[in-house]
Amino acid sequence: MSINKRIGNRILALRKTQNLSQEALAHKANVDRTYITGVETGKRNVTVRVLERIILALESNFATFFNDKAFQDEK
Amino acid sequence: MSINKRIGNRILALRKTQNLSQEALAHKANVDRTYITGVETGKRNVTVRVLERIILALESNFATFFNDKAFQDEK
DNA sequence: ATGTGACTGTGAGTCCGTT
DNA sequence: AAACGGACTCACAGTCACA
Repeated sequence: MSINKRIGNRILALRKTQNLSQEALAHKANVDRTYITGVETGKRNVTVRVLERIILALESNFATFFNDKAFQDEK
Repeated sequence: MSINKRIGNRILALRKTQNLSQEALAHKANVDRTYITGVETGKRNVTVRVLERIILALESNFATFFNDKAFQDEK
């Protein structure tokens, strides 16, 4: 699984726990709604600056975001 | 502190523990040597795909990389 | 409410070199 | 060994009409 898809899945999962629509998340993160779609579906290769905005909009942080089984299988 | 600088500092710290030069890390991560300089000094806004290569070259993973005080101060 | 294809401007990433 | 600079290509940020 590509890093883009793992990140997209993680964002989707966190968004669901917050009961947010893509549109609501996009608004909080100050990005376009269709951009969230692209990220969640793994089509976008995000930079850390934009990823930070999305993570903060999910009321999380980098440490928590990547503290997930999907990000421990490497090394 | 910007996310770029926090990531740069983390890469620098991990690289030091591995006793790698920027050039050696660049070679392992398959990126340009001047790019590592830019990332470590916080001037570059890396994409997650390249960040993954650097993290793997540091023989780490995303979960461990971001499991650091510098990435827990947000939220 | 989510997904796709296409578009433009800017910056990611490379390659040459110098300090 | 590390930082920096210029010039370059191509991909990402950001947006839209449409499905």
